[in-house]
Amino acid sequence: MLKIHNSLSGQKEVFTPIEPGKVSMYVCGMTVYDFCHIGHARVMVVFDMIARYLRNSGLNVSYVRNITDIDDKIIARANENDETISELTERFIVAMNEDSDALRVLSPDNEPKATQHMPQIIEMISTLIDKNHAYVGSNNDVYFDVSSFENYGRLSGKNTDELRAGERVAVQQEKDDPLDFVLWKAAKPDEPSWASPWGEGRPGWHIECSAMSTHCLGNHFDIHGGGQDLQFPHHENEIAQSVCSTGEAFANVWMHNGFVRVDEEKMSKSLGNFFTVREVLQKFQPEVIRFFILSSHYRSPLNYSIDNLEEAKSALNGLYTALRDAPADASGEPLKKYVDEFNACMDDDFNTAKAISLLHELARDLNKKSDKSSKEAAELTVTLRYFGTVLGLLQDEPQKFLQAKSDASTDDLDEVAIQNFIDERVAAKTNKNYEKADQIRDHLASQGISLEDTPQGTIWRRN
RNA sequence: GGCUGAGUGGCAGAGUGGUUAUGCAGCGGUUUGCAAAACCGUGUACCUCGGUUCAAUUCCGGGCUCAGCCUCCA
Repeated sequence: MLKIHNSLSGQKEVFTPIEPGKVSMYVCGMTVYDFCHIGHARVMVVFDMIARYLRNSGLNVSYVRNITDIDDKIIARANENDETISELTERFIVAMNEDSDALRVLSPDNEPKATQHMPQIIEMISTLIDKNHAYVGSNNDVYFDVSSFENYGRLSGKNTDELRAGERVAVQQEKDDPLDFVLWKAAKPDEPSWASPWGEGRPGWHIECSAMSTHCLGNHFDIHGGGQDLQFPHHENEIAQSVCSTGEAFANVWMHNGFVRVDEEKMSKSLGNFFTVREVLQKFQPEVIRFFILSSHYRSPLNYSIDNLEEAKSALNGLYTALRDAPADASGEPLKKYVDEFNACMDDDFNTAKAISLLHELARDLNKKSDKSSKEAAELTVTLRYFGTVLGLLQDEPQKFLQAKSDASTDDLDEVAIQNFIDERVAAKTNKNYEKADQIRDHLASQGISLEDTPQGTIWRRN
């Protein structure tokens, strides 16, 4: 029985799909004006893991992750670069897809773009005006009337009086109430714009997600997710817009993943303490990043550091080493005992940290089997690989993973050169010339190559 | 100031009202020409002060500390 922590209630709840056997999930994706950083990677990996597990549980999943391709930052950056917004956004969509592919994130079923949903956005705003939930300001911006929605603040646990009291920014004169937020921004000269009943302009940030989620998944759907920082105001505003325009319930379950931190501080653009995915890929294999992300619970803070990534790498190496020494052609059904335990972990609000501890237990059990061709060894192997598939891990050929070179690795030895050294060393060993054998091993070690002498011969890996 | 969430062994990170997380590192051993890998053994962790209880790291209350949201942010 799957339980999910719902931000609306602050508790784990038994998950019951609106339509039995189906799950509709919308996740707030990227604003494409720069490279993805590790914080973005976390959203992509976490919700990818969730979609994979839901599918694995036999549910028919509709997973939508939007792309914000029009907003203030995009306009500003395009101006800086002296390019059009579509040139800019297309470039970074390509980059985003490269990063997500590297991280073994499967494509969502639908990746709607704001600029391609103007009719739906305009229609929703019109409905909100018709229903007296929105008004046109003196500057021709359209604003949502927060006081018209009774449940405003329910998701974020805020009440409107306190929000007004805590108001920290200069109040815009055009708004009736400081809490009101913009649905449609009138175009300034030389800004990209779309025609609307309120003149040329562009959508506010929140409305696009309301319009696209209901357009893609229907007014009422199962799960809405995103980073914790979107809970307020973005998701609060989405609820207000959607519920007021459709008159129906919006998302049943709200999921928010925790932040990635650097030195106990949130990783963010404005603090400048972010590391891009491609930057980290210079030093670590993509799967190490994915493993690192999944090795803590999705709602916990995740501390980014080289040490922690190194540790993730060591742990992952152990798993791959077990698979390397296991029969490559192992087949059969995963062991029920482990599958039940694994599912129990995942059913408990997607506890991947605990699930991964099972992978280690499996690896140990597998390593203990002296006869790797036994039925038991095959079953353990199949089970370990199966869990890897569900989590999007352990998909590489083990030897390939263990010998893979990261872009920035310093050694310039190719496989042939390494094999030559190994052959030379084997010959020295045969002649009991251990001094020379050790010399060769030390030389390789200084290049980051480790050797293992096994009954089947000498094998190597990169550190 | 308001509202969230968190404080676990050297580090990372789960979890639990009384019994082993797991990983990394360390130490001892088996194995090895020596290593490596693997396996075995090894750690009296649960911020603090009260309360509830036969029993609390786990529940309740106060305190301290940290992070986040309240402004664009995954």
